[in-house]
Amino acid sequence: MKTTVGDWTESFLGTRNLLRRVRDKLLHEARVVSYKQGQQVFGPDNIPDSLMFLHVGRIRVSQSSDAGREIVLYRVEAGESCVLTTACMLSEEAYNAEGIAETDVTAITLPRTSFDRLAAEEDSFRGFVFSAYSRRLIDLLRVVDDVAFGRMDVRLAERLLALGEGHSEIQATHQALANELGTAREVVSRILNDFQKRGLILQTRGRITLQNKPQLEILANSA
Amino acid sequence: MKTTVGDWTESFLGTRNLLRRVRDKLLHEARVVSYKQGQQVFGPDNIPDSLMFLHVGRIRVSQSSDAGREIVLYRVEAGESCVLTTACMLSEEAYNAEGIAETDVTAITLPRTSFDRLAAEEDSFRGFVFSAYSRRLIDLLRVVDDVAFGRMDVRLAERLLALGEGHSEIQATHQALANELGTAREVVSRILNDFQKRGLILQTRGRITLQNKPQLEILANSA
DNA sequence: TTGCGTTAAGTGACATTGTCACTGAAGAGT
DNA sequence: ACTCTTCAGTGACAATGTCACTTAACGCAA
Repeated sequence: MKTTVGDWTESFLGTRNLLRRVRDKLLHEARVVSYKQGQQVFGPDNIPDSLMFLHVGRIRVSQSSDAGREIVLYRVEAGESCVLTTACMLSEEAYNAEGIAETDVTAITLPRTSFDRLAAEEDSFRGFVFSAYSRRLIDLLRVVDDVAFGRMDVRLAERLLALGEGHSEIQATHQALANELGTAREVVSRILNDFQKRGLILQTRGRITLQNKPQLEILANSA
Repeated sequence: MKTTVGDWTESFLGTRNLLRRVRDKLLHEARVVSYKQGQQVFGPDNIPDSLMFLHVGRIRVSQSSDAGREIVLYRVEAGESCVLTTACMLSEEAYNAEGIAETDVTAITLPRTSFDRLAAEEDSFRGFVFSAYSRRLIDLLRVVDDVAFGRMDVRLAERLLALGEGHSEIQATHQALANELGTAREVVSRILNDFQKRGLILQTRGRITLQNKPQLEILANSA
């Protein structure tokens, strides 16, 4: 079933209590775009010229070093907007972050002129954009805090718990976890082996089982 | 000589090409605030309820860990706005960054309702705010990149060059430099002693002389 | 099923950075 | 000259990052 701008506008109106007349404006000027899981949505060599609002799926925004290391900055969930592209567009500065579709993704793009006009005319739309910016700023503060001051074992425990929420099986390679945290695979291996020795987890190739969540939580909160 | 809202509006109009009618709006609703050098402008326990635009001076925005370490996120210069407070206000989330007046500071505050209205009515004002957000987002990307992937000696060399721009004498304690970079004093001492052995700098208590800028630049660019 | 190629994970040595508990040194004020 | 306070130095150790490998697990095809 094909997603339409109307579908999104509907859900957007629902979650954001936008005035009904916003709908018509959006319907005329927005366009639907799709990405397959794993595709790059934006990146240094792929700077979009319109604003993006995520309708379905999840986008992982990460930054990578020239040495090949990588760190996840945040994730854009359905209903949110991707302000980094907006930021880049508006300030016309370079950045070296990229967005990868973590699932199949459907998004709505709004040309810059439409964005400007909507931001001018609709309070709730403008509020949505401002608060999207704010949330990301605060996300980044958290990342800085973690990276600058946090211990790696604590951060890893946090991620494991987050990834294993609801269940206890995590499908992720050590390399993938290292890319989440901005560290090296060897470091993750070291810490996970330690966790295993302590009975906190079980490991098989590409899969981790959380064995003792309470203890992991204690560790994760011992920031 | 006392600064007035008019003074600021004048310079703001100048730098931002705002429409002239913005002036009147600002004149009625903005208020001037001042801080002495070293005073906290905002912080976790001191969340402002209005938006701030810096007229004179410089604000250092930093984040600190509970272990007492500290890292500078960016600096707000005259003519810029302090979006972090805005972000916090709009999203009503907690953060643990603080702003310190690095010089005597004069700023203009705008109540939230005025901010909303101006953002709605004046394109250039809105554009100013959006691009302020964008700049900070990108600043933070840079910080994340540095902290996650950068070498400490390289980062320190960068700072020294930045602080010694135009001259070659820097007045800063090792502790202060550590707080810039989010590391420990001992680490800075170690690296500076190494720099000195290599003839890149000279040190006396509380003061560093850049002896060999070209070499420092090579180091700083060997990211 | 056996072998092969690919990807994931383990290992040990070493470099860098962070932490701790100190000691020593330089300047400010009396 | 004698304190006080602040700044910087030191050595041992822990945590993290890097490198150059080796070993193991799985997917697939002969």
